[in-house]
Amino acid sequence: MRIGVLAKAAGVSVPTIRYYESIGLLSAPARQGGQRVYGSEYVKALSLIRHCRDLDFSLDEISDILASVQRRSPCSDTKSFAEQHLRSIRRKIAELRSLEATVAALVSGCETTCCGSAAPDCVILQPSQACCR
Amino acid sequence: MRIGVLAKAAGVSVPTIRYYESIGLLSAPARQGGQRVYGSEYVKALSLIRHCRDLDFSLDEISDILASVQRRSPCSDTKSFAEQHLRSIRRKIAELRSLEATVAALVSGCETTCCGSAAPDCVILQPSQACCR
DNA sequence: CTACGCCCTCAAGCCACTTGAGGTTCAAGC
DNA sequence: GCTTGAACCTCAAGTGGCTTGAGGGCGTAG
Repeated sequence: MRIGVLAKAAGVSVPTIRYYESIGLLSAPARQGGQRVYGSEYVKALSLIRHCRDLDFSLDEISDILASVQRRSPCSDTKSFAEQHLRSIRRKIAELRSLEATVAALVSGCETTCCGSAAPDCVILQPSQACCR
Repeated sequence: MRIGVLAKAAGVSVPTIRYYESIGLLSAPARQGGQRVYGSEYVKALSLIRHCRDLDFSLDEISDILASVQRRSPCSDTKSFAEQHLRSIRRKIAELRSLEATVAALVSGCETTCCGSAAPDCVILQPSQACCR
């Protein structure tokens, strides 16, 4: 099949497939008249990549996952990739929740104390608040 | 003051200051012998930028915020920037929470059904699950 | 006058693509 | 056989918010 057909079958864009090939994530297929021709195994491989991207794994992580799939590593390896990923998702959620609390506090601080002052004096923009990255 | 002093005073790196100048976020200061010389007003401006970055505003948003500060717009404008930002933070949290639930479900699915099979057959990697961006 | 620290510019790298320019191949219809 | 149009090709640049590095200039203290 040609690249456009593969793209639809796996649910990714054509340039993305070429990009994955260029970085070595997807192997280079055969060519006919300069055009890429894919076998059905590519649908599987690319669908797996897309599935992992849907789960927000990075391409580096996906590269490791693909290697473990090809090695037919035990499933526990896959699980540990997922667990590590889950921890990083939870870390991000915690960071965002803390940010949410900070911003929400500033907004309500503005409502109660600013009383329509000018922007330069708004409590939201005062750097004195404790916010360290 | 020179760029290194400003950087310490405002808590940002020297290249970051030059970067902000290059994209027009910070105005170009006077020069002496080719070197940038800053007045104390730059500490204020840069600290404000840093404060907004700490709150995870984008540089585009910060540019709008700085404009409203210079215009001495009413504080309600600032608040509406913050509220919009808060909504986008909450949207991201919701996305991450849904992702967290998906990945957590896959991990426990693996624990209960995979029983140590090989990676290609692990439930975590099966694209059949409903996961659409 | 030398050594050192700070400053300068410009370019490239990060991530995961997308977009665009400019050209080639393929399949269908006449 | 010829034309048209879609799909394909490569290569380069853009996105965001910086960081890192190369290769050099300036200022001052000893």
